[in-house]
Amino acid sequence: MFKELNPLLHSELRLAVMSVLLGVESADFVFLREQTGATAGNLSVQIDKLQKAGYITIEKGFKGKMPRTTCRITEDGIAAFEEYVTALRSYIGKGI
Amino acid sequence: MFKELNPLLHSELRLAVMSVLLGVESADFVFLREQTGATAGNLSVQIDKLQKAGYITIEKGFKGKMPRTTCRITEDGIAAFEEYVTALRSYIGKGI
DNA sequence: ATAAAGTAGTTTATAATATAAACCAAATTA
DNA sequence: TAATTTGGTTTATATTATAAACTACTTTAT
Repeated sequence: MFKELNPLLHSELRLAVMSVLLGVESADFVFLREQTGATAGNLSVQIDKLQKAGYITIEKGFKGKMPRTTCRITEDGIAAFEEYVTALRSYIGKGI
Repeated sequence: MFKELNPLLHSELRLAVMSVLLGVESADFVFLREQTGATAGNLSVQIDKLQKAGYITIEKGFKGKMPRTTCRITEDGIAAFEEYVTALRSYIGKGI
């Protein structure tokens, strides 16, 4: 009847992060924070979870002297997102 | 950018309950439990929250001698569900 | 040179949530 | 009449989400 909703993606902020990353080649921490409106602390925690799940990669480097954290969605992440969307359809019909 | 997801509906079980109720005139506790696959305890808690939010009504009576709990979605509930679906679109965009 | 303020995050504490386990009351069955 | 089933509720626990506090550094102002 209802497909299970991947709990890792069924989170407002993590879903927003994935949504942003789907549309770009990569996005840094500050950009994600701006796009999602999240606090830095919350974002830090959530991208860590996404990385541990293998849904995104996190690369740490520097832009000049300042630290820079760059995130990218992975193939697994794209697949998981698509599956999540499919599962959602079992709850909300094709109306969406 | 991203619309807020009503936290009352952004819950797998509550969303499933609302989804079932959208398609029927009314549904009793046992039917909801069967359709959603939830445990009775969890369902009891979640329909209570939906009722307190005004999204469903809960009517208690008897079917013969056995207790029977009947749920119905309200106008507010329908509106909230539709708004939730609209908000979801800001995350999953064209994909769904 | 040094203090103050800003940037880019992480860690941690707390509140909220979801969930199952334990329970209750009555009905049914053996 | 004892055990089981039905239809739930209450409560305890684990998980989650979130903000607040903190770290480490850079930039700017004095």
